[in-house]
Amino acid sequence: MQAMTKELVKKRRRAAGPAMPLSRERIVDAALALIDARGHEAFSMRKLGAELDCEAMALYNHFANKNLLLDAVVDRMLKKVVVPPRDFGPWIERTRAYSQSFHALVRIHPGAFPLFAMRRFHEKHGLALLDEAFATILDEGIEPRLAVKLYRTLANFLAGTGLNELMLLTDVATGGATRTTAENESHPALAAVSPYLGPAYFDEVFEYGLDIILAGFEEAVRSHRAKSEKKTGSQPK
Amino acid sequence: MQAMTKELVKKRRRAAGPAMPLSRERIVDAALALIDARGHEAFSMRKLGAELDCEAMALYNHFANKNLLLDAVVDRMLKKVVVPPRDFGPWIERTRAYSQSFHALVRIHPGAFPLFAMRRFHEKHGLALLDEAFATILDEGIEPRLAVKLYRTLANFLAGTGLNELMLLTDVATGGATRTTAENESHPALAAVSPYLGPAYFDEVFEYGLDIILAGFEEAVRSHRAKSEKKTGSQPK
DNA sequence: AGGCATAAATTTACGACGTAAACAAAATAA
DNA sequence: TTATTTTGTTTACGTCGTAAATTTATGCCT
Repeated sequence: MQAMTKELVKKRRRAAGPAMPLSRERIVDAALALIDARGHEAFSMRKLGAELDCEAMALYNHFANKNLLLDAVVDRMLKKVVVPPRDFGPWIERTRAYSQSFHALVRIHPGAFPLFAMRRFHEKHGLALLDEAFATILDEGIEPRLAVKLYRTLANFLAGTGLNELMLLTDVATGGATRTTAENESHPALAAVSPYLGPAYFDEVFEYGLDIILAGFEEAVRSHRAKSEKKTGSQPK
Repeated sequence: MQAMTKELVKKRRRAAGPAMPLSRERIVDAALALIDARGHEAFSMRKLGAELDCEAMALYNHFANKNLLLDAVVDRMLKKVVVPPRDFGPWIERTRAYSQSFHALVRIHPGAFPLFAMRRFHEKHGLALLDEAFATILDEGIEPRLAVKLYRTLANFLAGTGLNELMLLTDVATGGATRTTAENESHPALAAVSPYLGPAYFDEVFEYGLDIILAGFEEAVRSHRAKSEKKTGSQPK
């Protein structure tokens, strides 16, 4: 009887939740949910353990450390970004499509999106996305060196825009939107412009910026092709 | 004599450094230096205290908490960004100039630059910079709503580019540049392009992206003016 | 000069963090 | 079965931000 009691006590180690066995997938999903719910600053291995009904240290059987877990969370988000196939339409429209797909992450995962500023894309889906994005450009016959300039302009705009929207959102949440009269008087341009900084204009701002950059893409191929023709004497396709 | 000994012992509390009295300025300068030297992740109030030969808690007489101190560090960096006066040249060139001035921060303060992704510009120099940047656009007769779209496109590109350069740098530092053959085979586009991702091309990439966005600025005013003329029948200046 | 409010710095303490190390239990292979 | 590997827990260490209480220094008023 003593033995039995002890056994029950020990067995109580695991008692809740349907999918008991810990796995990388289950951990990453829970981490993403937790980060979205409470923000990446409040995230900790201990809290994630509590969410999964295990001790924090159990997570270290699946991820060597917290940063690698965060990398997996980043990659989990990137899995949702879709690069349309070639028959979707012109390359510019395919580029626009995956840009919008990426930008959608900031609305789906507002808490976790800032991880893009702290961790890199060096896991499966991140690398695949990068490869597809570059392929979309290279397939137009653009040289790698120019492709880098184009892609990074776009990618940096996308990352910056996501982060900025989240910052403006917390501005609104913390009452930063209601500016002091004194602030308005000393910063007239900022005051004139502030009505349009709110979330209501986020989509408009994003699409406008994307248009600017994609116009740059088109102009780039135009002059790039012009140069190639001059050299080879061939016709544009 | 006992009293004197005790006094000396107590007085030893402060003994080093030339500018002994703590001040917001001295604290912020030391914090910026420390963050640049060791990275913002390694930064702590205790280490900053050690650097300034005081206890961590002494800093709380000048900053209510760590985040407000980081805000001040951000503002300290922004103080260095210069917006040229109107007689510097055309508004596009003035915009280019402050963009380059901002981008220079990523080289001057590689450790502290990522703070721009975590803290906002709501202190003195940050607000002043925002105001001047918007004024540069508004002074061309552009409406506030369009000005927001233009400025945020530029600002988000600038923030994203800085962060991305730093990430690529740590990639190089941690040997991420030397890609596996397997990785190259499964990601051919990425492999083709990777020679141009290194720091040697940072300036070229940045200037190219800036050109794209400033071309968008010029195109925006062109069509904006065209609309205004149609409405008012007036001539362009 | 002496006393007194105010400001500046220290000390101590609390709860949370990431994670190393040692251990126990469970699943799997032999 | 027993041996091995995997998975989880426990305990512990050093670090973090910062609240509270305390001591020390500074400037002001007679």
